[in-house]
Amino acid sequence: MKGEWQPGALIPGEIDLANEFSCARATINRALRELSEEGLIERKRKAGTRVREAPLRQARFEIPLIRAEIEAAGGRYDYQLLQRLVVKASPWLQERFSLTGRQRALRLFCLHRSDGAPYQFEERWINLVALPEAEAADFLALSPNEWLVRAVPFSQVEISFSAVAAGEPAVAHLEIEKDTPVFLIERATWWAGQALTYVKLFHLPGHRIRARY
Amino acid sequence: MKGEWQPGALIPGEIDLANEFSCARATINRALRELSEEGLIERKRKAGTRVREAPLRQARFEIPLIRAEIEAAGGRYDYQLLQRLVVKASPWLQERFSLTGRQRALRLFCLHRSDGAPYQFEERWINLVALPEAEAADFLALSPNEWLVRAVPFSQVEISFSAVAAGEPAVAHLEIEKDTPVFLIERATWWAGQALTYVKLFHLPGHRIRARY
DNA sequence: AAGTGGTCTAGACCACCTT
DNA sequence: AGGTGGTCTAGACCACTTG
Repeated sequence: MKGEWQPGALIPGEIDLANEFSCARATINRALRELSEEGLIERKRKAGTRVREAPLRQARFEIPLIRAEIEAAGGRYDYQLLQRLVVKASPWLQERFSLTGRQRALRLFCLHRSDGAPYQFEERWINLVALPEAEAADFLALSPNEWLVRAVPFSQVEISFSAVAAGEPAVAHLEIEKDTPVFLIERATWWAGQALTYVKLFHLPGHRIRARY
Repeated sequence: MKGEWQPGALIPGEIDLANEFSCARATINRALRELSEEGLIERKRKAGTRVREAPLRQARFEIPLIRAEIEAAGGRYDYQLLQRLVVKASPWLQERFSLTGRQRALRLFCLHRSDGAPYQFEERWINLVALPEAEAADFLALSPNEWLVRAVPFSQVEISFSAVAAGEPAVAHLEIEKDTPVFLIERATWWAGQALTYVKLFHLPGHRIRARY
């Protein structure tokens, strides 16, 4: 941090540092491992430890449950199921969920409100081949997200952020005009190699996602 | 992962696990510490280790230099300085940079291209009180971002993502229509408690930021 | 071939927090 | 008050990678 070692410079080995600071090598190792995870240094066996040329910048975003997000901001959370359909997999969904045209998926439209005002519009597909028990859930009181967290607590997730022009049916439920820029979060969830769910979360204009690093 | 312990369940202590797996307590400790950093378990002295009720979901996004981002996608990177102004701090900038109305900032407009096509429009302010050496830089060949990484390799960063309607001057340089939804990254950088720079990065419609967790 | 980091062991002391 | 995780030590072996 002081700039004592230039970017790219080789810093002393673990044994040297342990002597310098009069501590065990394991202690130095842990410190350097943590700096390496933060992206400040680069370590290679035999080659030694170097200050990164361009510090590897990485930001951690917390992905809260929508309920927690609204309540943390001091709002009263309110969930409403708008529509619930069992559909045959359309071509793009067949590809995404690895299904055939005869297999089925659950399609859900939901609205999340903060203090009664629309906050997030959700359009979700659930793979009924991978999660047949979803067909028995009515999603009236429990939102799909909260249901899924209970049903499949650990899963692989791919998330993406983008900006899109609001279209039907999001405009109607978010009470905004057509083609307003909305912040879109897409999330695909997997478990044991099977696609479980895919969701589009539309946020009101002005919504931000923040992080520090 | 197997669901052997329910969310919220207390798992065995470090000594018990060390016996169960015939290894040292330090080894168990490291494994549990890593699971805790991943957000899967929660640890408290005396209280023990529990499976998290709702797994703390956090995504790590890499924040590459724009040059690296374009080149990684196979594009030819091209940078152009559009405008460079020394300005007196406007009220909102005074607040952001902790300046008085007499103090100055550098205002820069830049365009980043991939294979000759506009990719990102950049509007940046640099605090000339905190970084007086920036006044001598011309930013013709070296982009402000790359200059700053060299000048201040380690700094605190606050980043935010949102969706906005494209306005002047971004529309002209990105060659898009007014009010097109654009993906906006805002980044504020600090060092030793001083605000160094604030930048707005406008991306073309369709731009996505992805992460897995 | 040799030096570096990666990992593990066995033991120890301590701070914190719950009971 | 006591049990838990947090951290450190000293020593050891090994895998990787580069000179």
